[in-house]
Amino acid sequence: MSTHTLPEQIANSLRRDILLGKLAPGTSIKERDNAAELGVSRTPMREAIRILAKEGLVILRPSRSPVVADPSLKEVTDDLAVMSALEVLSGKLACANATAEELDRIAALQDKMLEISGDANSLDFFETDMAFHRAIAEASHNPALAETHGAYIARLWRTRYLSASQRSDRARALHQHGEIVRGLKARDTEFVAREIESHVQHILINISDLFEERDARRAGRIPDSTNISDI
Amino acid sequence: MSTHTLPEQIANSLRRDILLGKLAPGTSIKERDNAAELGVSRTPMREAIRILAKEGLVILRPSRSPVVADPSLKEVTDDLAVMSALEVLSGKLACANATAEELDRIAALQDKMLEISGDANSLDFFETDMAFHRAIAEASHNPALAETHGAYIARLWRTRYLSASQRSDRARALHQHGEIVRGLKARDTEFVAREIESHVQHILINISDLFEERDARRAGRIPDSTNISDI
DNA sequence: TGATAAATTTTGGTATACCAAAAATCGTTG
DNA sequence: CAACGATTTTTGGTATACCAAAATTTATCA
Repeated sequence: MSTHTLPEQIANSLRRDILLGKLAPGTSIKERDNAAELGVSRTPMREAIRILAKEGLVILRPSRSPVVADPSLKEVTDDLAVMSALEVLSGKLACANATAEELDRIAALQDKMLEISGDANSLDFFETDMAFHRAIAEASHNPALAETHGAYIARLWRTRYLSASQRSDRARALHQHGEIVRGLKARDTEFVAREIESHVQHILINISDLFEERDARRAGRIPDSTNISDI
Repeated sequence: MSTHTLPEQIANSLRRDILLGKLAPGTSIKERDNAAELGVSRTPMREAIRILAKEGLVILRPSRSPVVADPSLKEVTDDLAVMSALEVLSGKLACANATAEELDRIAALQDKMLEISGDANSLDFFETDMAFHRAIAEASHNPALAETHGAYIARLWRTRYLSASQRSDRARALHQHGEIVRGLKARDTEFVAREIESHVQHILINISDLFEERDARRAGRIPDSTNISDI
């Protein structure tokens, strides 16, 4: 394997650890320790950390250990606002530029989500969800857009995963995906834009609930800035 | 001085060289040579190159020398589409969130552009232009948006600079800036969105003209993919 | 005992050495 | 002489050594 460079592989490994919670938000990432753990030197590890920093998953502080990002609700909301604009643009462009094969692939991902929507394993379901959104961005035939959109997907991955794991609004999400697919196939630009905007809107609502719930749970705890650190 | 880290300083130096054309598009950037030239080692130089790569100013190729980016018209058009969406969002959010001081600052930048619009030095004018657009993104009070928007500003800097240096459409640009300022002060979301979209639209038109002109000039030359390399 | 300062350790930043893969050069051969 | 191939050189990738700034610990003093 390894069609990728070493720093990318390391970044992938770290990313998985972060997104699955093995590296909790706020944890400091020591170059030496993590490098030794993977049997590499500090140089590629440093580069990997920069890759994750660019994605917003870790925060770089000059002359201090990088830490796993722990976004506040405000930051997540800000990210989602950008993400919404990027995905609406993706949807519009996809209406104009997507090939039949690309639309089929998007529809297939939606079908797969419907299939496994009853399963317990929320990771499979969620990864298909992310692939669905990514496929729309790629169907825009605008590589810069797809890349920037992908960065926001990565940045929001963990929070959205935690939110999706609550399974609270899965039915609505599936329905909205269906509408988006329908609109894409009809090449109805405005309809797709509206549906995507609404979809992201509901993602934000669910995430807000997650934060509120967590805030409520730690009632008497330190009322610091409201991050998702201690679940 | 040096409130910044060494790699950032190096990146700034390289960025200036690229944007001002001292490092022509297509030029390969040797780590050793450029590092020695600035009296630093390869390590911070490598990091600086990655910073510029993230901005899209240089292209990284595994196991090969990085090269100064030489975007095609298609790529610039794609970038501008993203940029437009980001700036429209910035404008909308600025209408809701900008403080009076921020609006004053935006207006002041516009005034400065009007003042120096007759001067020969197009660099001053252009940098004020970029500051104007940046200020709107910052007035959105969405740091993620401002950062991503800033990355696209950097990416498009050189092409827009070359285009603006033609001074073809300076009057229209100034007028549109005025309209944007007016809309922001009136907090008229839809009006601002329309004006920004139209403004970016015209930026694209001017850039297209630049490419066409360059294509025409090298009539019998190799009809490779149409990049801005040899002016 | 609590606070503060000195000493020690940890850790990121930088320089450098070494390696392997490209690229360029040069020689050979049909 | 052109084309191919071996050899040398260049250059990015990785490991490691060294340094300085933080962070931590420990010792000292009020």
